[in-house]
Amino acid sequence: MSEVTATTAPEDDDELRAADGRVPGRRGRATRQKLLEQTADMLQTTAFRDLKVVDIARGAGTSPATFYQYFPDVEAAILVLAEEMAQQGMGLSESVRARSWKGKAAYASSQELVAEFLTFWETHRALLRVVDLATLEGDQRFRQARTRFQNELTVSLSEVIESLRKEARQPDDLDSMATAGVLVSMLGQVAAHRWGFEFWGIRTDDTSRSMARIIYSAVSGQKPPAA
Amino acid sequence: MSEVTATTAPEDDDELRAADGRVPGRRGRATRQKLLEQTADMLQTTAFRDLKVVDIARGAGTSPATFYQYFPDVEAAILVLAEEMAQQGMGLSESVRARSWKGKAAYASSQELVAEFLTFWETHRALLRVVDLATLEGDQRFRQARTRFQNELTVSLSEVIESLRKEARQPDDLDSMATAGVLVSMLGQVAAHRWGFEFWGIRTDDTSRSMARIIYSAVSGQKPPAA
DNA sequence: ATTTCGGGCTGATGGGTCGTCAGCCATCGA
DNA sequence: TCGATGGCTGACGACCCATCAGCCCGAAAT
Repeated sequence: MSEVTATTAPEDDDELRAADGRVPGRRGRATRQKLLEQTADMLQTTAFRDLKVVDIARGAGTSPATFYQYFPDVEAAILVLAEEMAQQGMGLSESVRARSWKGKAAYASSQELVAEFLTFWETHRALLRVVDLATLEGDQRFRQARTRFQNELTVSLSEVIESLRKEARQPDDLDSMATAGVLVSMLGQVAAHRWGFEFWGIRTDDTSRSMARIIYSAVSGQKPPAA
Repeated sequence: MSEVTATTAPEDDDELRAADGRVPGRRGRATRQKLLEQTADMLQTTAFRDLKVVDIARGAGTSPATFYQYFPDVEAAILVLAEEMAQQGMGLSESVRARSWKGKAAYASSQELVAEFLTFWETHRALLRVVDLATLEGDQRFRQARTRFQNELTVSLSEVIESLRKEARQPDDLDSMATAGVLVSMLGQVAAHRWGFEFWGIRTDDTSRSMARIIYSAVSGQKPPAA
């Protein structure tokens, strides 16, 4: 009858919880981790929509019911992986802030930004594809994660644009966030469809160079280098 | 709209066929059309993944089994709609070719291209979202339709770039298809996430202007107008 | 060492969707 | 009027999802 005792008071509500409200112990957290890893592995080879809970659970050496104890659905598990990745993605923004965008150095910085972005995308391509997908499908959880990551980069780029506003002689009413957002969108879309480009005989090198020139122009307001 | 006397043998193999190999008559084609319209209607209000065959069939005043007589699956029906839309999309390429890209006129042309593209996207947003989605999911049929449409625009833009190569003083080895592809990607991605931008307080006007300037710079090689 | 107890796990199951097929209905030419 | 062929559908088997009652197990308590 007496359900509430002093020992069961949920004082820490940000604590990790299982589906039934229990606080997982060591063993449980290990299982949860194994499920996450298995999900990440399968994502490398299996299309998002073909990911079956039963397969993930089986691959992790457990049963579907166990999966549901730690995640409400497959997307929730992927979301955890996405948040981890987004954390790493912050490094791109820091990189943008650390570089020099004065004078000629800006072109090199543009090139490096493109290269870093494409590398990051390639490293996490499976996850990023799912994030884009779920966002397009209207999933708010993923939209938020995606936005948080992209916005970080957008803000740092817009700060660069803002700091060069005078040198670039841009109109006072030009919105630096808009420009930065457009550039980040460009990077994201091209990275996502990189192989589509190559299918049409367009080399990644050429694509990268085009983007670097575009970024350089948009940021510095200067004509890109002739060679 | 050419009427072939329907009594003859199936000599034309590109003729429309039902699932069982029959050649649909008047009544059948009307039903097929009704199913297509119903699909288009539902797409306006229902997420792609939530489109049930039974709902489409019911809405068209028929049964699921009938739907399968004319389309192997929901995606096939949407694909038909997408091809129709892609046909309309060719107008964008023609528009690009028709405009003047010499001197100052190029900036106005850039602005108009952006406006036209965004308008087109808004008009067909439900369909285009599904096309993007299915392509991301790896559906080859949709990838092809998407590519055909985008590539048309890319080629026309690359021709413009090519024709201005000397005036723009661009490096000889700069790939105009790569640049054009990047620009089209940018347009597509921004159009798709337009409302995401607005959520962050970025006005569509500002976004459009940023894109117009970027396109102008990339095409003409000139600094965009100060005002 | 034994008991106890709660976290951890799963087999079995009900609900739901999908695509198909055998067979009924409608239309039209003869 | 009467086939004959195109058009349509009810019913069905196969499959996947998510859940829950109940068993297992290890560690703390005695």
